[in-house]
Amino acid sequence: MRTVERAADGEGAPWGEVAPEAARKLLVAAVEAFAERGYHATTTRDIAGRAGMSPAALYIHYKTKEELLHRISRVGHDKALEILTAAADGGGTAADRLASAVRSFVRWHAEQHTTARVVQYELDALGPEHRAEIMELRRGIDAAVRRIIADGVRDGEFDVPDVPGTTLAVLSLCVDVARWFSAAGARTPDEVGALYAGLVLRMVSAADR
Amino acid sequence: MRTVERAADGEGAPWGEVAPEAARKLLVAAVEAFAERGYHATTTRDIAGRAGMSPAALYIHYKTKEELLHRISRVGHDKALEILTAAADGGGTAADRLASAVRSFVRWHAEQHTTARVVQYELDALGPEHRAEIMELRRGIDAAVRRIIADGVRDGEFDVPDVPGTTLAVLSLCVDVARWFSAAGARTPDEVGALYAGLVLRMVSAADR
DNA sequence: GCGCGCCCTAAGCGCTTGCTCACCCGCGCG
DNA sequence: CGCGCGGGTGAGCAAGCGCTTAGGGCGCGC
Repeated sequence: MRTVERAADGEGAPWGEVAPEAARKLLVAAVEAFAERGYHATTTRDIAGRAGMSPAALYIHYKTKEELLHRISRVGHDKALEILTAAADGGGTAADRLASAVRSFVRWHAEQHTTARVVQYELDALGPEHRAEIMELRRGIDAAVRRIIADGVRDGEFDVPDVPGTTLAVLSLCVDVARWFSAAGARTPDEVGALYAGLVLRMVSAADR
Repeated sequence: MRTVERAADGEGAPWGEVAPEAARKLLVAAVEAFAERGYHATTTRDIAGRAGMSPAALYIHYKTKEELLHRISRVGHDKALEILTAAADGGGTAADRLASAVRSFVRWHAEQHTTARVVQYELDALGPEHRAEIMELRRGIDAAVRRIIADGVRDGEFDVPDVPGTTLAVLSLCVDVARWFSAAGARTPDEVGALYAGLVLRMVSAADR
């Protein structure tokens, strides 16, 4: 098999299971192009070119350019929701679970920053029904984090006057990693994850730390 | 010292001094259009239409569509830098200055979230020289915040193991407000500013809070 | 060995894009 | 009153866009 798959399906190669090889190559090419130039500045010829195919080949596997974006956005949001619900359902104190959620969520945004950039910043290039479907997933993402924080407040671990607002801030902080992270930068994804987990814990912890 | 004053030229109507009225109307129309649909998805006909003029009128006042974006980005970054250096040079403890910086910076991103959206998320639609000019301003923005945090560490007010990383996180948190803030949402710009100032202080403060 | 279906390509259609150009209107001045 | 000139328009150009269509090669069942 010539498909180099790193680290199972998880964070290394997220498009492992996309069906025919040509369709997968087109998806990967689209992710790169959308992340680099933005959805609207990317042409179908550019995507096909990166995949080593003719422009018409794209339309054998996808109905429109927007369907490509939808596919990327859907897979990315599924993965994000999976990461956060896994952390929310995990064991340990609320602080443990929040730290784990932030650490893995940030790590994903850093490691997969090209994918994440498309997932997080190209939302309103989606058509109305597709966007509505994605927004539903995002509500789930918000709920997972809010649940951890609310648990911590209930148990007296956290001191958070504004739970929805703080949830928003935590997610915003994590998501924005995709905007500034660069693989050539000074920090590894693990380092950013650890740094951010610490910062978030300080944002929510009761005074006796 | 000329502290942040809202009204007049400040946060209400940022394009007050743009020279001929037609040029200003075009700028404002461009800000709205870029913020709503993104730079690449916006047509010159759309901008001109919003300003109530013919497409050709745009080219009397601006050489290209990119020059419009550059103008917007330049004015926005100047304002952001001004807000942060004013807070950094202000009086009081490092905690006072950091809280003031975050509060006014966030308030600007919320109140002017259409402008801020263009300023913060449309950077790489700029041409190379224009982008380089803007990046220089961004280094100044980073330096202003880092200075406050470093001062707080030196004076023992703050406990921050990673000053550059925390600076990045603070700025990232503030900037991302422009992405999610909506005037129709539950919070006013003042409320978000106060919430965020509190969260940031907890991120950096030494344990005895 | 031959027809059939699956991928893929070359060519191109209809439309929109950023931008230009020939012309025109209204106003201050000699 | 005539005249120039800065700010505006309507029409349109060349290029590039998303997407379609007619056809070609190739492997597989029979």
